[in-house]
Amino acid sequence: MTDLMTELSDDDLLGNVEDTASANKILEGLNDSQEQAVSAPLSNMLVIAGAGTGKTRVLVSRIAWLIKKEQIQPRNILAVTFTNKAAGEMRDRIALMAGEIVEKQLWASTFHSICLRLLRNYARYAGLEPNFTVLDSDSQTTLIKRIMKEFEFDIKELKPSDVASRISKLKEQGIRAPAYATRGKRFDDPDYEKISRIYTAYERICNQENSADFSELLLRTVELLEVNDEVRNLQHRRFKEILVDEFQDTNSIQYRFLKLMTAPTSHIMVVGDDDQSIYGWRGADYTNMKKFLNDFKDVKEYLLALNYRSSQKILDIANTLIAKNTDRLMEKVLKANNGTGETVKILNCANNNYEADIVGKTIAKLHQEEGIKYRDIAILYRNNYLSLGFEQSLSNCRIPFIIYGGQKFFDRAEILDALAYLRLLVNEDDDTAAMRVINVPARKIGPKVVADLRAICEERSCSMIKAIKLLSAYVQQDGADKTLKTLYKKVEPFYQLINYLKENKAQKSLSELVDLTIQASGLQEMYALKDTKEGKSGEDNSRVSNLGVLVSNVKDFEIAFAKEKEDGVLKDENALITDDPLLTYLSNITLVSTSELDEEGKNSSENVADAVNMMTIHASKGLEFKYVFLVGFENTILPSKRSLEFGGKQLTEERRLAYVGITRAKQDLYITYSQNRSLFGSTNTTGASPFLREVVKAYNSSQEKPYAIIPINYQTMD
DNA sequence: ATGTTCCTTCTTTTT
DNA sequence: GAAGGAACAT
Repeated sequence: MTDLMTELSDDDLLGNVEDTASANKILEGLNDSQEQAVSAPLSNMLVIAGAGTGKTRVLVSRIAWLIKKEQIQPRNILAVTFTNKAAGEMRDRIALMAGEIVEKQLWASTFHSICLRLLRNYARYAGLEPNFTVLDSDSQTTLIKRIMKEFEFDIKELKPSDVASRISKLKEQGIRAPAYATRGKRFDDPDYEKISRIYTAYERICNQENSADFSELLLRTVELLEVNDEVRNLQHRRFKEILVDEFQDTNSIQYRFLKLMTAPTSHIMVVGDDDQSIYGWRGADYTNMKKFLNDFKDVKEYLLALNYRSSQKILDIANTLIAKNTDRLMEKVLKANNGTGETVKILNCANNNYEADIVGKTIAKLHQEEGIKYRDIAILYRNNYLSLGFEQSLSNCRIPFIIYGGQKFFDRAEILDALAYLRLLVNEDDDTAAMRVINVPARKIGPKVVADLRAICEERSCSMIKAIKLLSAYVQQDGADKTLKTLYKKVEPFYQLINYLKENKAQKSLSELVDLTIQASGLQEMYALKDTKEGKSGEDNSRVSNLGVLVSNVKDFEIAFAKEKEDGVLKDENALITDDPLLTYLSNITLVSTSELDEEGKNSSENVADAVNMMTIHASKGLEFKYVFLVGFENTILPSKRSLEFGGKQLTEERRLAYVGITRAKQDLYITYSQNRSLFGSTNTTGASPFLREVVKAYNSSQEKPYAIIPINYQTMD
């Protein structure tokens, strides 16, 4: 492990000297409670920060403070976030405040990419080969489907995607297949037997294929840190100050990870807001905030409640709404620093067509008459599919817009096909990838041939590519079995394609290789044919142009990768020990949310186009906009149908989600709902969200209401 | 083995 | 209103 030691040893690139002047500058413009948190003496800290109270600012300023005032080396700091968006924003702001050198030296990224980085470093200690591939959720489900078919389980009765999320949940609780097999009965689950068998097989196959899914990255890192004192101590020696953003969203395995990473002599500062916990469905547990107080030594508490974002009327509604939640850790009433502001407009629309229409027209008016920039406007919704009507309406009004999330670029079939080929080039044991593309485009390899090939895999306990390799050697011998000879003939073209690409991998640049893969595999041709058949002409969103976008995305990455290698400092996301750009690229894109790409394949942060922002409320967390249209604020949508059925915890999370949506608005908030909504062909009566009724009821007898209800093509209001 | 057509199913939220 | 699956024909 000596090479690891040198990699992690101290280097004094920065020779820091305490700089009182610039340390004081950090505190400029902070209010008292912010300043207290930023300039607090070294200690474990819990910062409870309401929406819009300058949470990120405090976090970033604290990092700058640690470096300037406490003389902590940037490389001894670890900043953890939940989403890539948050990580990116934090890095940008650190670079701005403390300089690019600092930004490059400290680790600021998501739980998943930190764990990926550690695992690449210590792969062998964690039972992985260093070139392991990260399984995206699509591949995960496909693999589970494959297992279920082998067991002859009914995939209608028990859906593979359900099983996938169940297994992920188990991993997030730290429960491995053997543990589940023995303890599972207690979970009182009718599908227990099946899940247990699938889980066991799934674990075995992932190990064979040298791949890890998302939750595996966390679990395996935690297990490694628990078992391996040396690796853990290395982390302890390195990370003196750990900072965690959006702490309310941590799940149990992430919490364990933080505990393991924090040395007794190190400090950890967590920042969060229990009222903004909206990932409970994914195992997030905001009571970790309470637990934190007990589990860590001498935790100092700080509270930020002065809101810099929204006007008071918006906050009044937000406060009134969230006050209805009974399971809050702490009652916070946000106070505005920005004055009373405009009345919140609640638009009661007859149906979703009127709703989409009025939103489009209102935005057009704001832009034309008041000169509001499109980019200062956001449309937020509960579910991705709600965006459709607004897309049409905005197009009709000739309003430019960007949709974040939605149909994900890297989830498209054509992209996944191309990536499967590429995965095989770095990890030939990745049978999930092989299964996907062995007959794509069609190579006359049907279920029969695949079954025969897999039989060999079973017998030799090896991967498909390796099995073909064995075959190719075998059939050269005299008197080779005839059926095996014909089997080889069938798979030979595929095998030679992979070999051909592998040969080129060493010689060609990454983007050339990707281009070659798309061409030589025949994917390009196949999708071109499909496009023309479906009448999709060249430009607009055709599959072929998506493949082109992939190549240009790879080109961008290639340039960045080369530059960072030259700089000698690898930036966080790319910071893998490997020299293989393809492996690095593949790992990155599975972890980096695809919504960060627009249709040109560029990072949207570079996109300066003036356009209305459209996204889910979940995606909007941490962001703010001058004008917010919170649409589809309806019964069975927000709160969702499901949460209404389950009630309790699910309902309070929906209320928090509504709260997050409302508190995104700085200046003007429009809440819209429809009485009737047509969806998937049929029309349903929805009407105002019960959350809205709560708020209206609370102001029933009040003279001055912070809102006005405006009927849109509808006579009565209820 | 492949391509067609018809059918069902499914619609949270994300790493 | 799309995407995946089953059933069928070639």
